[in-house]
This record gives sequence, structure tokens and C-alpha cells, in this order.
Amino acid sequence: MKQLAQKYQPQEIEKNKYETWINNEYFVARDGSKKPYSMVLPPPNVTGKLHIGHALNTTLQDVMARYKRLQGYDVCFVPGTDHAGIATQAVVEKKLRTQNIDKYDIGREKFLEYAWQWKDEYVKTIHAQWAKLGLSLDYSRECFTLDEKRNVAVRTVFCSLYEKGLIYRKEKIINWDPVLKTALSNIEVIYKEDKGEMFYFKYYVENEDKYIVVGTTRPETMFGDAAVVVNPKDKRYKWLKDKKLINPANNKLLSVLFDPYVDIDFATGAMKCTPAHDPNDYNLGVKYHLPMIVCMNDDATMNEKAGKYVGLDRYECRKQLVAEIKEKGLLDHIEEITHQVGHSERSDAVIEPRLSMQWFVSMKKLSKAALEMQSNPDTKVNFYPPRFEKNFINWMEGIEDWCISRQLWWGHRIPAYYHKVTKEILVSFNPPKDIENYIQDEDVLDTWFSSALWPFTTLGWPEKTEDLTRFYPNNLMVTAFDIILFWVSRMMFQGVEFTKQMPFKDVLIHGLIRDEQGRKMSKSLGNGIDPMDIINQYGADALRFFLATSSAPGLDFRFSNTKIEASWNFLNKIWNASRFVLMNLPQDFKIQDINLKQLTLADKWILSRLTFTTNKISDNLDKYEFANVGTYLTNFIWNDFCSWYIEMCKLSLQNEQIADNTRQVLVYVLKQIVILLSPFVPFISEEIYSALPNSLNSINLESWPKNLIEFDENVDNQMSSIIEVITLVRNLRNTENIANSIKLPIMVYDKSEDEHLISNFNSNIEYLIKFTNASTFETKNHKNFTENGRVLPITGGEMFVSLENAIDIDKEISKLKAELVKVQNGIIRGENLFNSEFVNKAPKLMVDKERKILDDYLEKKKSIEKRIDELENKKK
RNA sequence: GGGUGUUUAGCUCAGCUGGAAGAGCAUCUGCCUUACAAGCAGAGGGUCAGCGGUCCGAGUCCGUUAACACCCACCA
Repeated sequence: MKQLAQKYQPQEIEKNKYETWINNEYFVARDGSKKPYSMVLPPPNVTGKLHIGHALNTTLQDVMARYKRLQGYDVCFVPGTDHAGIATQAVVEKKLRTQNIDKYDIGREKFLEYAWQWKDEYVKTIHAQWAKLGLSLDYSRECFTLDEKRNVAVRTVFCSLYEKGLIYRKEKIINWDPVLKTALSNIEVIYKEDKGEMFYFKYYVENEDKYIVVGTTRPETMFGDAAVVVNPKDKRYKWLKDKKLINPANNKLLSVLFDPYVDIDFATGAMKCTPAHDPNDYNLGVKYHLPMIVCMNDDATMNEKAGKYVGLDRYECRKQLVAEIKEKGLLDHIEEITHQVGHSERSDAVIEPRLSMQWFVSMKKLSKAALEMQSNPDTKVNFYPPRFEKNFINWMEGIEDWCISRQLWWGHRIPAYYHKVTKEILVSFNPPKDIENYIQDEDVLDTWFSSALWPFTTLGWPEKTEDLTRFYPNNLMVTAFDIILFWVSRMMFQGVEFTKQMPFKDVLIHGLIRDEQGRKMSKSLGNGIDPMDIINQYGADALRFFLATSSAPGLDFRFSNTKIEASWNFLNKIWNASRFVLMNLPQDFKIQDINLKQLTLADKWILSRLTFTTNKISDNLDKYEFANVGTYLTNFIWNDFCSWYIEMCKLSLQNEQIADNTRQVLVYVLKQIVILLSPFVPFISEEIYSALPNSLNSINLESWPKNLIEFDENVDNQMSSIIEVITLVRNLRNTENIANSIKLPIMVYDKSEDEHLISNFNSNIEYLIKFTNASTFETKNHKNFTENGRVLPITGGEMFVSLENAIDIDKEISKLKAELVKVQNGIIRGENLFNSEFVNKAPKLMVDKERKILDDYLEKKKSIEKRIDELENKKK
């Protein structure tokens, strides 16, 4: 048992705790006698430091991990990091460039050395940040998406899919990033609305003085054109049958195709067809066996097909080509348009659709299996909130094959080997024995290919490990909605394919944190927030509490300094309440069982509220409704415990007979409070916990509160009625400007024959006197007062507060009249209700409730009117 | 072009099965009451975006409109 410092200083109490927890292996899953609970941390990229979004994501998971641990689960919370192929390669290249090193000069192997160095450095940073955040991770199981074991899994999956015919290599139109010089998958392309121009060119008919006008947004691709296509139903172009058109860019002859794909109403209804640079044109090209002419290099400069424009950037070529065509008089007109243009997610370069030889995952069979699994209530993944399930389903239903090869060095190298002579492809887990006759594929796999396997590769798959049987599928996956398609969906279909079940039971989708103005946080805006800065200022606990309790599932929320401060204030309140409890314990204090027969009303009430709160918190944590949990915690701790119970204890602590039992209750409740809090704010909880008598070595060894007594509605009502009286008197003092030093005689009388009210007040009269600062507090069964004062309605009776210190009668009367209006409105509402179908159709319980409310109002009306009469008489 | 979400107090947001509108911050009033002035005790403030519907009863369910945000989609 140790002392709590005078001040709550998070920087002090958060020191060294994490190291102790880790050294004691509190977070290592290994107790086979307990029920398993498992999560994998979405592995952050090793490109840099963690941002506030990571802090949110990991905090939510850590809350669940700690909660489940306290509930007696063997929690397996696996950390890891992601090699993030494109992103990491880009930052490493950038760093090398600052040192004037070109990756092509140093070559693949040397470059990878630099990349691994980078990775080691940032994993270290990430570890330090996880520690600061207090994440209860099981480091004994830590993984990296590119480590040896994961590589085994990746190669196993690749070969297996290849053998099943679900991976193939083919020349197809793919999204080409000309800056990073690699293929991308469809979802790595971000479509943005861009201003552009639609150019209308004249295509003359061969050997005739007739022309048609063809529109294009991309004149530079005309060097790759293979045909002009019109709709067969388009009457305007029937005459073109069997004619040839002259490509204004290079004077080559183009045949005219008639295909219903072309939209008659779009532009001129005549479309140029560039099979090697447009996915739709490609389809037409395949259908009509057109030549596939690639007219650009991999860096989006023009190749020799562009004639004199060879070597020019695609946009420069466009400019010059348009000028040339215009000069020749073949430009009809130019139209300003806005259209969707694809940009690379990573480099922001304008994507060039390009015919290229790549590896693909055939998606049809995989998506079908996953969708079937998802349509069955017994095997499906539960999305929180459920609407995100649609994202998954829609995407999977319309999914196209997944381009998985990347022209990078940093990643899992594709286990395909090409025979130097026969050119035969060999896909094999291990390199061929006669490797000297082969060349391995230069490309690596899309990062998401390995990420998709994460839930089971982290548990040792493809080996049949104990972890895999115990902890798979994972219980929970927590992630932001922007990654559902990239990651969640892919984990799901790969899980189904390789483990015959979904990789997790629940998916919790959270929103994004925006800045205080509601803008997305981004590097270009420079409005990102470093969680470490917040921790240094307010402590990890305040940050965690803010993050976890500020958001409803699936919704974005704003970062807010005032909310962090509010969290800090809350923790400071808890700190001080704990100090109060501890300083009221005598030196020789010993924990004993609470004597349930000696409880005061306040004792019973706080224990009953504790039960209520614990149940609410469990319910809401089970639904991942963290914001609700925050509300229940704050209400209970700040209002119930601090404002009422502790204040009432100040009296009972002076009563020798009950003081010790009160201390037992105080310590007991405080202990449960810090346990309830600990999933959210582990550091301060541990600090306070360790100062409590008879505590274990760490709060991490504790268990979730079991209810000492049931929630008691009767007790709750009794306490409410006392709180009601106290609040009314306080209110009266405030509105009437009556100083606390003036003691007031107070009388309560019972309206009904019910003795409960009176006896409740009688047995708690000392609290009432103290809290209302009354001179006398009497309870009576009958009205009997004549002095100047105020009648206040209370539940089940009325209260009279004598105001001998001359209140202003006029003011009093106008106040009563104002209240009378409110009461009359209430009566009107009630009477309308009872004149309606309400009585017949509403449940009896509701009718009774409304009846009572109305009766109370009628009573109240009478008594207010009487008071007004009395006061007016007094005036005369 | 489809789809989803948001719209509640001055600000930021809760309000999960329909039963007289809540929190934090801000504002106003009074308190240094020895756990806490980063606090305590009170107060004021809302036709729950608009319209229509279902229901005895709607912030909550249905339809519709508007604004904002996001996702998906090959329109040259």
C-alpha cells in the first residue's frame, strides 16, 4: 500500500508501469484453462510514426482486451507491423535520393538492406508508441508481414491458388502508376473530378471528301488507335459500312466497327478505340481481334509509335499533337468538361490504363464462397454497425480479378520461375533444384496479399499450431471503414478459402478522426495530430478516455482539446476522490467483509448503483458502445459516488458505530470503480489500485466486479426522494439569494396515508439537515404552518420551507403565477390525453402513469392557488 | 449514374427495441464548504433540417425534399 501524490500528474504515474506489466507477462496468453479471446492488431505500416487514427483504433481494441482479461478470458492480442510495399519503398527511395543514391545504381539486394534498416528503425518507434499508449499486447507472438514465417504462408497460399487455377498470369489492361512504375489494383486508384477538355477531331473517309467527327479526352493515345466504333443502330453512321477512316494523328487507316457498346447519345456517337490503353476498348479489341498498340513507355512518355513525339511526356505530346491537328484543319472544336480521372492512391499520379503482363487472382469462386458463408447466420461475420456489411457484399458481388503483382522490390517475391530456354513457367514453393536454368519473377506481391492472411498467419498457419486451434477464428477485428475493401473483405475470402471459416466473428468499424474544424487530417494540410504530443501534455489515460468515449460506432468525430481536458478533469476528480477515501482509513485499517446488515441508506444506495452501473457497462462493452460506457462511468463516479455518497460519508464517518463499515464500503466501491475504469485508463487505475489496502500486485490480475447486492429500486427511490428535497432547498436558496449561513426551518408532510415517505425522512434526518442547512427538519402527517414561506411539491408529498427572513411577497406571487401556467399546461396535456383514444389503446401501465401525473398536477394547482391567495391576503 | 451516412441547446455530440428532450464545453448567479477552484451548489437555453404519413402517442418507424459528407461505377 502506497500513498497517492497530492496532485494528479499523469506524466509521473504513467512512468515505468508498462515495463512492469510487460516484464510480468500479464498480457501473454497461455492459460489453457481459461476461455480464449483473440484479436490481431491491424498492423501499422512501417513507413513512419503512428498517428491519432492508430491511437483510436488500438485504444478501442485495448479496451476490449483488458475488459475480457478481467472477465477471465485468456486474451491473445497479437501485435504486428506491415511492410507496406509501395509506401515503404517510396519513403526509402526518397530517403536515398536525399543521399544522392539511386536505387538502380545500388541494385535490388542493397536496396532491400536499406529497406530492412528503415523497417527496424520504425518498428522501434512504433513499439515505443504502443508502450506510451499502454496497449496490452502479447509481444511473444509479434509478427511482421514480411518475416520468414509469413513468407512461408504467402508462398503456400500462392502455390495453392495457382494449382487450383485461381491465380493466373496474363496480359491485360491494368492500372499503371507511371511515377512508381508499377501496376496497381482497382481499389488503389482514386477517382477525382478533374477539369479537362474533350477534343473533337475530323476523321476523313479514305479517298473521299467526307468526314465524321470523333471526340476524345486523350488525343495522345490516338497513336494506339485500332478502329473507330459506332452503334449499329445509329442511322447517322450507317453509310460508313466497309469504309476506312484516316487517323488525324498519324494518317493510318482505321476500320469502322459497329458495336452496341457505343452510346449513341454521348458526344458524336463515334468513338475511337485504343485497346492497349483503355479497359473498355480492350474488350472491344479482344472481341474484334484488333491490334493492341502500346504507345507509351512505363513512365508515361511516348514511345516510337508516336513518331516525332517519341520521348515526350503524355501531356506535352497531347498539347503539341492538338496544335498540329488544328493546323491541318482537322480540329472541329474543343469542349471544356469535368470528368473523373483516376489517380494513384500512393503517388497521386494520373493512372495510365495499360496493357501489361501481370499476375491475377481469379475472384469469382473466392467471392462466391465468401458470400455464401456470409449469408448464413451461423457462419457470418457480424458487422458493427451492421450497415457496413453492405459494403462488403456489394463489392464482392461486382468484384473483378485482383491484380497482385507489383513492379517493386520490397515485398514477397512471386514464387514463379521462368525457364531460360523453354520459357516454361514453374510456380513452386521452393526454387527449382536446377535454379541456374531459371529466372525468378522479378515482381513482388501486393502488400494486401499478405495482409489478407493476417488473422491466421499470425497464429502460425500453415502449421497446425495450438494457437490456431484455440484462437482462430479471432473474436474481434477493429478497423476504420476506409479499409473494409482493401483488407476486411480480403481477409474474409482468404479465410474462407484456406480455413473454411470466416477469420473473425465480429468486425467493429470506427470512423475517422477529423480536426477541430471537421476537416480530414492530412499531410498536405498539416493538420495531423501526434498522439505523443497529447500524451505528453495530458497523459495517455486522458487521451484514451477521450478517444474511446467520443465516438459512436462507424461515425467520424472531431478531435477536441476541450474534450481531452474534460477527460483529464474527470481523471483528476477520481484521483481526488481516491485521496479522500485513503486519507480516511486509519493506519491499522483491515479489509473486512461489508456488514450488509449495518448499511445506511447511502451505503445500500451506492452499492445498488454500483450493480446497476456494472451491468450497464458490461452490456454496452459487449455491444462496443464505448460512448455509452463513458456516460455511465462518469455519471456514477462523478455524481453518485463523489457528489452524493462521499459527501454523505463525511457524516457517517463521524459516527463511531458505523464508521468502520462505511470505510469498508468506500474502499470496496472505489476498488470496483478503478477496475471498471481500467480498460479505459489503465495507468491511473493501476496507481490508485496499488494504493488500496489488500490489493494484488497489479490491477491486471483482478477480475471484473461481481455484484455484491442486487440493484434495489426501492432504495433508489428512497435516495431519490432525499436528493429531491435537498436539491429543491438548494435551488430555493440560490434563486432567493438566501445565504448558507441562514438556517431555515423545514417541514415535510405526507400527502397520502403512506408512511414510507415520512419514515424515510425520519431515518435520514441528519443528512437532510446537513445538506439543506436547515435549522430544524420536521416531518408531519398533516399540514400545519402559518409562517411566511414556500411550499414545494415533492414526490408523494409536499415540503414547506419557512422563509422568515422576509421574502419579497410580490416577487413570490409572480413566481407562483408563472409556475401555475406551467402546471396548467400540464393539466391541459393530461386532459387531452384522457379525452383521446389513449385510455383504451395504451398499455395500462402508461395510463396509470399518466393518471398519476395528471392527479399530481391538479393537486399542485390547488395548492399554488391557495398559496397565492394567502400571500395576497398577507399583503393587505 | 447508383448507394450510404449526417442534420438534436451558442459550440461539439449522445439519445441502441416509439412512452413528457440529455452530456461536455460556453453563458449567468452564489460559494476558497480541509478530496478536488482543473472545484462545489444552482440557473437559463431546443416547433429534435422542411413537408407528408402510420400510431392513442414520433427525435425515434415509413415516404419525400433540401444541405453537407463519404463510398461505388468503364461512359470515350
